[in-house]
Amino acid sequence: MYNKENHLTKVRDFNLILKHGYWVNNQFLSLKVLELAKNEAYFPSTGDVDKFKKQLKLAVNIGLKVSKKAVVRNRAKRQVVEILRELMSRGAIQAGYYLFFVAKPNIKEKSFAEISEEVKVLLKRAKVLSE
RNA sequence: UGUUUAUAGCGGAUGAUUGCUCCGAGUCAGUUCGGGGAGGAAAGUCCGAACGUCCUUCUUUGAAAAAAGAAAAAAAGAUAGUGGGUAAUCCCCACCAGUUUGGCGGAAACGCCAAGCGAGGGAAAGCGGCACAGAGACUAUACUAGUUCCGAGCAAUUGGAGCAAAAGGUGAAAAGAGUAUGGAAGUUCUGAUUCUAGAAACAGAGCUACCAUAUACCCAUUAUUGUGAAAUGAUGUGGUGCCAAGCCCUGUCUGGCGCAAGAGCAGCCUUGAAGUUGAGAGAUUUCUUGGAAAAGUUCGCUCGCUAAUGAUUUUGGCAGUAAUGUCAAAACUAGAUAAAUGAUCAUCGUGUUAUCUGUCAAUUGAUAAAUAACAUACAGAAUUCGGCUUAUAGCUAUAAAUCAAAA
RNA sequence: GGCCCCGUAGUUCAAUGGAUAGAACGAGAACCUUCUAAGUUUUAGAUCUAGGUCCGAUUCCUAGCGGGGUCA
Repeated sequence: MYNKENHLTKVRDFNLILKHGYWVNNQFLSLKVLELAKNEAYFPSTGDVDKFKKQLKLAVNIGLKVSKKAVVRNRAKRQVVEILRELMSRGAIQAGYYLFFVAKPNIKEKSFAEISEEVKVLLKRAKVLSE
């Protein structure tokens, strides 16, 4: 897993991205992006605004529709998270974004290499990837 | 040797690169070092407990607030052969009644042996139900055939009131209920005889209410054996359909809610009827406004929480048929929170199939090595334990059944 | 994670333990029509699954499977 600082955990933040973010879709993954610099109007009243702008928070959602077995869901999630962690450790993802990945049911048949390609395509389309 | 079933156990290993989390130690914030890190079902949430909290009643202490301890009745729910185990249970162990299958004996009822099942109190407290069929399904009953009495009719025949459940037939079940021997009112059939010609008595055969004797079941009383459920006997002017996983009765058990329980910390917003307090206005009880407290709402963090000393784990001894108990020694064993315990790759192991080679038997089978392909299960802790249930590739052990091949 | 509720034709619902499990809408086929619609006739159910109680189970009991709700 990546660091705890980059977890998207609070209900407030989820509401923020779900209301004001936009979708990027592909075959077996979807991505919702919120560019923080363009949405200052909706920030919480307390806290430092500049510091808030430089955050990078991620979340991955594998719903019950993907599979009823916890083992299958956990494995898919670990694979996605591992790809993101590798990209972040190289500094390939720009700061200042909230990212929210949602899996579709056919992800369980895909290999690690296929998922890796899919994630990169999505990030490129969202213009978050800095390479 | 194989196959199937049941029970018990195991249920991948090593390395490389790169990560997450908890604990400890340093450093003084960049991180570094050391150690720990999923299961037999972690699952389903079907039961039971620990633990927490709330409520009712009572007792004690106390000025009070409160604290500590204990628990009844009603209702509702659960449970049900006996004995034992346990913290407790709808769990576990042993046994009993009953029952299924197979074998043996017997004319049959039934008895014996082996294996399996075994939610099994009360139907002589009451209510309710028993479709269809059938005369009748619990206040027994009369369709056919039979028979007695009173009638109608010339007669054939027919109306009413009884008797009779032994025959026919129905049904899952027919008035507790078989079997053997003997008798038997009655009834059916056959035979020949008699006469008033459709009846009588006679003979034989069949069925049978009922009676006697013997035997098996149930019930009541009673004797012996067993801790007990029960078993084996004796006695009797004894004989009551089935269903309580229908209501119900009887005995026993259970107060409710569940770690999202519960405790604490800090903040945002709203309300402000009545009461309290400050200020102001009016002027003696009205209005305006602020605060505290309270109520509601929303969003977080910490504790509970797991490094633990226990219904703990492992090994061994002893007691017990067993479940289990007890003694001794050693060990301390995950703790996350949109939720860690991983990701990628390589090599090996295990199983199946195929190919090739060697050996033994000589169609073909067994075995050993090599190569290739495929497979390598079910499944992821969330307060903690004890059970139950369900899922599970492959391997090992034990037991039983079974067929095939060889000797 | 805890606690509740519900499963009957394709869909929405019935059925007191007792025929062959019904109704409406829908679907298929045929008739009617020049064709379509409407109309008429007709066809098709593993009562979620598996055990048990009972002479007999959609109904009663037990276990599983699936679906839904709710609690800070």
